[in-house]
Amino acid sequence: MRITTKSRYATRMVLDIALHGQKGPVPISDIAQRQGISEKYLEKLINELKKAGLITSRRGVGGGHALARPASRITAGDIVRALEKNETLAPCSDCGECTAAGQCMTRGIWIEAAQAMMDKLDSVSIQDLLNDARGQ
Amino acid sequence: MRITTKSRYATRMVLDIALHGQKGPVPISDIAQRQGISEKYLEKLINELKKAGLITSRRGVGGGHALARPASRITAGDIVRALEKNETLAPCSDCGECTAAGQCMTRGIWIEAAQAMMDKLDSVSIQDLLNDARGQ
DNA sequence: ATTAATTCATACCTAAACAGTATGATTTGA
DNA sequence: TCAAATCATACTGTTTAGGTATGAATTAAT
Repeated sequence: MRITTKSRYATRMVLDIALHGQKGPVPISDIAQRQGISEKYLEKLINELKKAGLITSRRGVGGGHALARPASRITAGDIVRALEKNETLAPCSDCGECTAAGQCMTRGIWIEAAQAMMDKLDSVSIQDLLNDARGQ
Repeated sequence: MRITTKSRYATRMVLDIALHGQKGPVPISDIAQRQGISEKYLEKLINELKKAGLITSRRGVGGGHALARPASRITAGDIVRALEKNETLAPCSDCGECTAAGQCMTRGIWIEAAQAMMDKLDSVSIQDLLNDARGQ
């Protein structure tokens, strides 16, 4: 169960697209420059966001990336789920192998802890972050 | 921000000690056998629990490990804090270096997410796990 | 049609951390 | 003295995060 810079970079990227995408798709190079993150690395991350259906892209000159749905309908939780492997978020998937010696006696709390975290992340949309940003 | 097998192993270990420690300190070898985890690895983990003041030990024949305080006053959160590096639980420590380009615009949510997780873990004591175990 | 801007695809690299092992010194009760 | 145990230190293998490199495919503008 973990959240790494992948999720954090990706969230900043999505927020950047939300902020600068009014006049058309936003190229990776712009995001990389504004955010100070490697262009190639962002390409890799955005690929995961595309697979998860959060971002749409257009190739060629004038191309770039855009949100696949309104900022109010993309949550931080969506982004985390897209970037982090499931395994790392749920330590044990009820495999039935660990009935002995209390191995599963503690299992519930890790699932509950992960759930508490995801609930919090699902309660925050990109629109909320936009509002925060503009409110400052 | 992460929780690894270290925390999960350590929690099982503490629970094992709580369950089997009524008649004196519990040796690592017993725990390792019951839990099916490497003896030497558990030694390493318990060292962290000792440093955190959760466990006390006695050397020599008849020695072993015991809870440093009642099971009701040791939480899963205590164990996690003892085992995982702080850095991995709090992604950014308000260093003041990242004022530009929305780097900090998203910071709050990671701190809140980590807090939600730790709140949940702090709400569960070893005694609670013991009760669950005996209730089954 | 060519060019330049862009995404898309693949493969590779490095450092750090997890997870585990090995060896042996030290303490202590019987 | 012996054996059971913790304590200390160092080493190893594997995975992953984080990042780089190269180049192909697509597209708008000239």
